[in-house]
Formats: sequence, structure tokens, C-alpha cells
Amino acid sequence: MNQDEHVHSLGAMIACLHRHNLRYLSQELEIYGIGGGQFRFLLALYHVDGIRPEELSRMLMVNRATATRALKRLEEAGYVQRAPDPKDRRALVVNLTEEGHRMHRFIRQLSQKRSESMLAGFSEEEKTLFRNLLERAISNCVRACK
Amino acid sequence: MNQDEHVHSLGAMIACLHRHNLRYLSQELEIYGIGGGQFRFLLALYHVDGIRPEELSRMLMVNRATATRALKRLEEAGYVQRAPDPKDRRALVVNLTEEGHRMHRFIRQLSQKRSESMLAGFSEEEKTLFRNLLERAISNCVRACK
DNA sequence: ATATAATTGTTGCGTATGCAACTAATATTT
DNA sequence: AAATATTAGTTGCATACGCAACAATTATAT
Repeated sequence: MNQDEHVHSLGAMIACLHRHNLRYLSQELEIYGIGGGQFRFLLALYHVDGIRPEELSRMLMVNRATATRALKRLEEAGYVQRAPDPKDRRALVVNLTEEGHRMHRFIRQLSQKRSESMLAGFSEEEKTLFRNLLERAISNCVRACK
Repeated sequence: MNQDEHVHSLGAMIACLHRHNLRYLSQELEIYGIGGGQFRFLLALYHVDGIRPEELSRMLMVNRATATRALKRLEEAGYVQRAPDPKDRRALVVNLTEEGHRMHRFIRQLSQKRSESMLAGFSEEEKTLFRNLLERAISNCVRACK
């Protein structure tokens, strides 16, 4: 199977999915005063509340600058709070606020809803496989640009 | 399999792949005076030279504005030319220049190389399947936001 | 024929993001 | 202890992109 036979490169397909996702999330989150880009930070914080921005950025594989901006915006919107880490005054500690915790169910459902929409018509095996292939592709990318 | 069990949402994984791709392409294309975002337009033009920007944007599933900018930059860099369509003076016709044609081999190899790098360790079945699953996911997205 | 609608491309504005340079703080070396 | 290196976060600059408003043109309706 030669890549040249396809009009769409793999990258183009991935970019397309990414854009659609971002648009969807942006629309759903607009009433909460945050953008689609903040979604995954919020989602991650339900797993690892009390984390540092730096660790969060490594976890989500984004630039530190991106984490700074996303967390700043989430703070301005009232969903997280950033406090200096007493053990290391270079660092911050990010915590969900009351309001942030209240969004838990909504955020999870949004994630779920999005996945279901994107994977409509996929069998359970295909869903698992898709995720597995994505993970391996990411590993390849990370390894390649190390 | 519950989505909630995963730290990374599907969207986060796709976003990650997208950014790695863009970075890779940007680096490779820098010496040619164009950015990673122009890549897929150039690639598409080897299939459908002489097309209108509007059709190209539908084909690549991007906004018309994005096509305008990408083609403008490709024109400035000398790889395509835009001329008014004599049959419809609202429209333009995009053609590859000599220089644009000369990049053909390089662009295709770049696409190939990128795919191989991203899909390293995938069996032929997995490669085909991955592409198939991506296509179906895109269809779902397109259908959902129609 | 004229008014209205639809289409094509452009541009301003906003968002998400990376990179590189910077500051402040901590860790390591000498 | 002092000099140096590393780390965490921030900010300016750049790119890619979508949306909405706009102008010019063409198509359709009246």
C-alpha cells in the first residue's frame, strides 16, 4: 500500500479530526467561559489535582507556555487556583476550585460524548484498537523527535 | 471500556499527533520558505492541479480563509500561481509553477517518510486499518456537525 | 429587467500552540 | 561560599486555523 495513492496524507486526516474536536469542545465550553484548548487540562486535573504546571505539561505533552496560558485562563474563569509551592518557590501547585470540582461530571460526560460521536459505528474491538494505534503512533513521534 | 479510565482523551492524543506532524513538516519545509501548514495544499495540487481554491478547501476540509492564506504564501514562495478564472470572474484557478512541479518528488517523499515514521512498527494490516478508522472517525465528525 | 440570493475570495479578529529569551529560584560544581 | 548549571514559569513573537463580515460576481426569483 503506497501512501502516494491517497489524496489525504495521514497528517491531513489527523489535522482534520483535531480541528473538528477543537471546534466541538469550544462550542460546548463557551457558556462556561473557557475555550476548547482548556478542556484537556481540566480533564487531567480530575486525575491529578494538586499537580505542578510543569508536570501537567509533560503529561499532556504540550509546551510549558501552553500550560501557563491554559491554567491562567482556567484560573480567571474560576475553575482552578494556582498557589506557590512552599517546598520549591520556583514552582506552582494547581488545584481545582469548588467550581472546578462541580464541573467534574460535565467534563467527563463531554469527553465521553465526544468519543462516542467520533467513534460511532466502531465495534468495541475497533475502539480499543484505534486507541492502541494512536498510542503507538504518538510513541513513534516522541521517539523520533527526541 | 470506559473513556473515563484513560488520562488522555482521544482528542488529546489526536492533538498531540497533529502538533508533532506540524512541527516535523515545518522543520523540513523551512529551507523552502514555506511552513508546515502549506504542505497538504501542495500535496493535493499534485493530484488536482488547475483547481479552484474553494474546491481545494472543501477537498482538504479546511476553511476558505485558510486556503486563501496557504495559497497566497505558496504563491509568494513561487510554487503556485493564481489566475482569475475566465469562466467565472469570482473564482481563481490555482496552478503549480515550474518550481512547484520540481518539488513533486520531494513532497511525496516527505509524505511517505512522515507516514513511515509515524507508523513504525505497524503491520501492513494495521496501517490499512488505522487509515480506515481515521476515515470513519472523520466521516462521523463531518456528519455530526452538518 | 430588476431585485434578491448564492457563491468566491479576502480580511480582521480571536484561539491554540510552539520556540526562544527572560527571571527567579534551586541544585551542582569548584 | 561562590560560580555555574538546571529548573519552573512567563512573555513576545510567529504560525495555523476558524468565524464572520465584506466586496465582487453570478444565479435565481419575481
